[in-house]
Amino acid sequence: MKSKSRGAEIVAISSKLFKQKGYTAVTVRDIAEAMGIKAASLYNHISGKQEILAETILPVAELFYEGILQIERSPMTIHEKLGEIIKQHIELTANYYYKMAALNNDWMHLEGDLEKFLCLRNGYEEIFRKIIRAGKEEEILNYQDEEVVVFSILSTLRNLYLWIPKKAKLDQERLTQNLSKVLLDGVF
Amino acid sequence: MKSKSRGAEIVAISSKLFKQKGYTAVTVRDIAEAMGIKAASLYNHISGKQEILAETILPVAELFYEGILQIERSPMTIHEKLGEIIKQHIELTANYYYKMAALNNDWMHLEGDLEKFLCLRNGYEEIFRKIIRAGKEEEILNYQDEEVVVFSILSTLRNLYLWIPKKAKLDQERLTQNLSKVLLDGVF
DNA sequence: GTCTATAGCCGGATAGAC
DNA sequence: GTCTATCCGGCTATAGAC
Repeated sequence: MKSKSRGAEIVAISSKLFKQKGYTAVTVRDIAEAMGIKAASLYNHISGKQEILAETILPVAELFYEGILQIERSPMTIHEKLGEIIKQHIELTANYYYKMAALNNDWMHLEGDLEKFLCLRNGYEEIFRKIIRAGKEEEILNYQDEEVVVFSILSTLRNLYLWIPKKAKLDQERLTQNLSKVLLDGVF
Repeated sequence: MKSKSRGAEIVAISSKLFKQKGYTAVTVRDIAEAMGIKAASLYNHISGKQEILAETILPVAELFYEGILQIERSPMTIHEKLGEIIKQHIELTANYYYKMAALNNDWMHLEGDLEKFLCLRNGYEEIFRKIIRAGKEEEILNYQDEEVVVFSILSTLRNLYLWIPKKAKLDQERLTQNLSKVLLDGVF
């Protein structure tokens, strides 16, 4: 990636296309057309299609990991930590809306950086699971099966990108409150 | 699709590959190799790659739709209906594990049958939403925002395919109970 | 920095022998 | 029903002019 701003523009436009069709189905010609230039011209700014994918996914994956690391290390209660995790998902999804699709669906097409991505993703899950487990040990959370809880909360949070744009009117703070209530307290 | 059983075998093997890499990244040569034959030989059984995708997705989408239709029309309570919906998701996901990936991630690559799929999917969501709404009107369910509830439960159920195989030991009945409790009653 | 032209490869699909 | 051989178009990426 030679120029910073031009590269970011390519990544931004590409991520929109990735969200619609997935990485493999998007061609460099599609990307070039959306930029208003020819495909060959893209190669003045990027080394190849792979680089676009890595630049789409990895920076956001790092933000998620660093965020949950800070939450884990903070002196918050379990309840507050879970609220902050939900809030972080909503904020990052709102800020990196298109990129979240590639992060969820196209990470397996990473070539050089696949291992790095998996470390970030697995690390995130480990920390989340640790917090859920601590909640049960401290008798703050009440559940039968740890996996079911981890899976159901993470599924919802990871799929926010499919749905957040429709809720633009509901502001982030209220969404955080409502989603926390539903995920943690249930509906009955 | 000429022969029934041979076609089903192609669809079964293809759906495994679709789960790993997505429809677009899987080539007909990949499918043929997994079948132990050459790519050209596939065309004695299928009309093209598109047909495999449609046969992977549509029959399962129809089962989901017909299932929720029956649940809606039955004389069950809201609580029982929601339990049955969760149970149906677990059962169909266990039975059509690989196909669920394409149903979730590759439906946008359907060509001739895209409209039909969208009808089934939207119809499913409408019925689910109707049940959630009825629960609030009858003062059985308690929530602030209908969209948040619909989204969070469906996100979890639609992502079961990412996770059910790991839980093979936990039998379906216990999983249904645990997941119902977490999704509907919460963890606090 | 963008273009035209094109290399080189791989994709889906077909023809026709066996 | 499977094979070999092949078509043809689209793909990523490069070369070199402007």
